[in-house]
Amino acid sequence: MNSQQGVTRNRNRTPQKGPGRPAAGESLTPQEVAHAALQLIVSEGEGALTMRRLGEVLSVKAMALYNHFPDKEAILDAVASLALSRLPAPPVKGPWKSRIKALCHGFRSMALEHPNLFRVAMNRPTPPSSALLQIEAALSALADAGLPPAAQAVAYHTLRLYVRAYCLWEIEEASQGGDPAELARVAAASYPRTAAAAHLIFIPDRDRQFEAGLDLIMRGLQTNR
Amino acid sequence: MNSQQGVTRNRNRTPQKGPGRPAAGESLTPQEVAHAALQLIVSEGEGALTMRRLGEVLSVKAMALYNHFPDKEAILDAVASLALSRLPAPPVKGPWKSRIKALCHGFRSMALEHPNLFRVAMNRPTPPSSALLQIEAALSALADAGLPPAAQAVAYHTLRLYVRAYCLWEIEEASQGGDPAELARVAAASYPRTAAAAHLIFIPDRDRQFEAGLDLIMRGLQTNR
DNA sequence: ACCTGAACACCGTTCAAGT
DNA sequence: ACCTGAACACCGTTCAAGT
Repeated sequence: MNSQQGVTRNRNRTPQKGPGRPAAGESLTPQEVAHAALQLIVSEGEGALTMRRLGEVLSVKAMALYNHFPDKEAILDAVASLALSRLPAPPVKGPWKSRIKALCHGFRSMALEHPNLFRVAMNRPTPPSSALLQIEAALSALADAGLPPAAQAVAYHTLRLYVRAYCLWEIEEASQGGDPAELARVAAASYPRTAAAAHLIFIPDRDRQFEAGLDLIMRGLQTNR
Repeated sequence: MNSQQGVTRNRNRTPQKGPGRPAAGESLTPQEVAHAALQLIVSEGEGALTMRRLGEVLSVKAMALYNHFPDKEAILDAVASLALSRLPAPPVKGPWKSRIKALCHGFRSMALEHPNLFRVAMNRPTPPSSALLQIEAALSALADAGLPPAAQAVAYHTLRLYVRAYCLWEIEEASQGGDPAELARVAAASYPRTAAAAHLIFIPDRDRQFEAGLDLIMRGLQTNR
């Protein structure tokens, strides 16, 4: 219903002719398409990204999009790449531990700020080259930790999987609504044998939960010989 | 095209009248619907699970399914619950470390055996009660490790996220095809600064990769005080 | 080169109608 | 109580046609 306004992107400087209407001789670019798709996902979620709807936002019919991308999948790839390029620049100074933590927190910030976008970006199969800076930074921090190459690889992979999975879980949990403390009560009731621990599975403080998992993994790194 | 055969489930013992045709007085049950949906997902993936297609498999029109489930989402919930109830029984004897490992390997076995089903089961928001046995077993093993309740909760959550994320990653990687060693070569070329480690991110031996991440996390557990 | 209209082969779901 | 036919409001994508 409220499809048109708010997300419409004026892609040239022609004054009027209706909102977001293209000028006579101007034509769409892939960048504009990707950006509009990103905006749509950010504000309304992946479900709202429809070829027809995206065309509408760009004041164009859906079929025009196929002049710039082979299919919808390619648009999603472009969005994911754009999203990852928005991650904060990786730190280059400081002790390796704090650099690793900064990288992880960068991911989580994005997840919390734009959950819909994060979901899309993380569900792409392989990380695009826009994540290269982060990967390099993580590996060099792990090298500075004194880990041999094989251990660097294991640590990188484990941390990456944890951060991604944690953030996706946190997003999901948050979007379902419901008070975390209330969920904890209900859950604890179903785990008779170890009720005390079960109660804490649903820790209300997400920040501390994230941090604790990170610390657990990094503790394993230090005792590595 | 080859939709009908192979997945068709005869839900009663009437001899003929076409393959899988229901008898006169017999009617569908939710269990039959869930089971047929599971079969369809196992053999052809979530994309093949369509109300029309599922009806076809059960020799019924798509709309009949709404007599047994409110919507498609509910069918997927039932499938996920069924899937998790197929996990191997959690071990009750032995040192806590081997019990934790057995639980994790149980998940991975299912992932490798039925990747399509695993994907569906893991993408459901909250674990159904059919996972209760596994959760209890994990918590009690962590208790036996001497962890205080708060640390049990953190460890459980971290291990769970790791196992899930690793298996989903492995499945995805495998379904994309391509030789892991070849992927490693290509990847290494894009990571100039830490080429040695980067080469190892794409470890060809998935078993060892999984194990190494698990060991890393469990190492963190032991140094916990 | 880029955009459009119309169409194709699908979806999940609703609803009145049958038995 | 359970199943069906027809329809609704959508999808992604193809293709011939316009400029």
